[in-house]
This record gives sequence, structure tokens and C-alpha cells, in this order.
Amino acid sequence: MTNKKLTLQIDFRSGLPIYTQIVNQVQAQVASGILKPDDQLPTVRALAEELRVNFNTVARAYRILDEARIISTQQGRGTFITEIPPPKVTERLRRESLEALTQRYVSEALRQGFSKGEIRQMVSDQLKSWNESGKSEE
Amino acid sequence: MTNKKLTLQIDFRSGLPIYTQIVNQVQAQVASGILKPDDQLPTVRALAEELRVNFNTVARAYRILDEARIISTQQGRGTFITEIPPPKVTERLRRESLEALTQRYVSEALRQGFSKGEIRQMVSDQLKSWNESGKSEE
DNA sequence: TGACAATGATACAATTAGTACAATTATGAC
DNA sequence: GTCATAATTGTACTAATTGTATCATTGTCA
Repeated sequence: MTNKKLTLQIDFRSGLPIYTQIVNQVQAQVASGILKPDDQLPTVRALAEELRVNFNTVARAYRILDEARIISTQQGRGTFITEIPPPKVTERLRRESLEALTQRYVSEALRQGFSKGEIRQMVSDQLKSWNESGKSEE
Repeated sequence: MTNKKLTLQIDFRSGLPIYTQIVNQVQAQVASGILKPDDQLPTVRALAEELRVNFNTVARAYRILDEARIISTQQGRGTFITEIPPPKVTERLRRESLEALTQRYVSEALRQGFSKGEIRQMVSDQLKSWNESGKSEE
């Protein structure tokens, strides 16, 4: 497929640089199969406008993804998802992405004074409620 | 809201260090609700100019507030009020706070294509590793 | 006077934005 | 159909904005 929507959520106060957030999320969506080879990403300017950031910030993220062989940027043409890297790499990227996301969540929850038990319980509850109301995956 | 005015009154003859006065007043305004989470504080230079002090003095105050987890300073981006510290809130508010935090995390992880099992496992792992390397709470 | 805390000066690092340019593709006159 | 030209897309380099680190200066007080 071409020209998929690419939904990204940028948190401007998360402490993570915007370009890093873009990299992480594209990486995660590729690793999870939401983005597939030959999918075209938005142009640097289009994505920049959507996220309300400078297009160089997007370009920087794209460059990093390009160097990681996850996307292929072609001047004058556009940006595309490359071939799926070997499963080992994919799995590593997936894991790193989830790890970063989770670490932010856990450290923030602990910082706010919640116990590990409370956190574990709440995550479990939310996952369950997602079971009932939503898709039955896993 | 972002970029609120932040009115501070510095008394140069009070004997209290300037940075202490900044810390106290920001703290007070956060506690009283004048400053809310995600509000952006003035840059160290802007506030320094307004107060007619060296920007390092402001930076020092910001560093203390940052270490106290009241604000979050980010090089190249700015300074923001963090989440309201949880100390004296009721059990119900506490729970709602964790619930909101967790929901954001879980929905984001699911959106990025991770399975519930992966999420549960990763949270568990991170909580464990916090046991070993960090504080021994719970 | 000497120690120490507070403040200031200076240089630096990280992030994002601005500007000009190069490569490719689309369009239109002929 | 072919070529000139404009539009679109990514690239490179630079500037601006922000916080950080280190050391010097000042001032107070025992």
C-alpha cells in the first residue's frame, strides 16, 4: 500500500527530543507491521506541518531512520519503508521501543509515589478491560 | 496553557538568596494552582533579565526545582511544570492519577502494535530491575 | 583575615528553525 | 513526442534559542 496515514503522537514536554519521538514511533510501527515495505511516508514538509514542527526536525528523524536502513529517503521522490530487516533486528527494535516507552511510564509512576504493586495491578486491570471492550488479540 | 507570565517579586534586601526566593515563589504558585502542569516557565535568560539578575542565578533555582521534580528543564527546549506531586491527595485522586497515567501508556503501547502479553512482560521486567538497581521500596 | 555562600562571566552543548540548493517528477507549449 | 519550466521533495549549512558546566568575583561573618 502507498500513502498510509501515519499517526504519530508527539509529546512536547516528555523530555525526549521531537526527532527521537518520531524515530521511535516509526520504528515501532514498522516492527509491529503497521507500516510495511514500500509504504510511502509523508513528506518532511507535510509531516512537519501536521506535527507543527520545523521540517528539518522531521528530516533529521528521517535521516536517522534512513541510516538505520528502516526507511529509504530519495531526494525529489519521497520517503519509503525499506525491506523488512531480518527478524532478529526487527525483534530488537521492537523490544527497544517498548522498553523505552515502558521505562518512561514506570519511572514516572514511581516518581509520583505509587508502589510497584499498585502499578502492576493497574496495568493488569487496564489490559483486562481492553480485552473485554476491544479486540481479543494476544 | 503555555507561556504564562509568571510574576515574581524579588526582594534584594531580604537576606534570602535570590535563587531561594525564586524557588519558594515558584513552589508556592505551583502549590496554589497558579502554575499548572505543562505550563512553560520563562527561559533562564528571560526571567533573569526581568528580575535584573544573572541568568545563572535563575538556572540555579531551576536546577533545584528540577531536582525536586517540580519542574522539568530541557536543554534546547525550555522549562515546564511537571505533574503535581501527589503527597496529600485522597486515595481516590491517587488512584485516578495512576489510572490516567497507565491508560496513556497502555493505549500508546497498543497503538504501536505491541501485544498485551508483551506489555505485561515488559512492565514486570522493568519493575523487577528497579528492585535490583534502585530503591528497595514496596 | 579566611572560609564559605551567593552571584556573575564565559564558554559550551543540545535542540529546533531559517535559507538556499539539488534531484526528481509533473506540466505545457510546440 | 520532446524539451523547457515549474513544482515537489529531500539535503546541507547556518543561525537562533535554550539549558549546562566551570571558574572568577563579591560579600558576609566568625
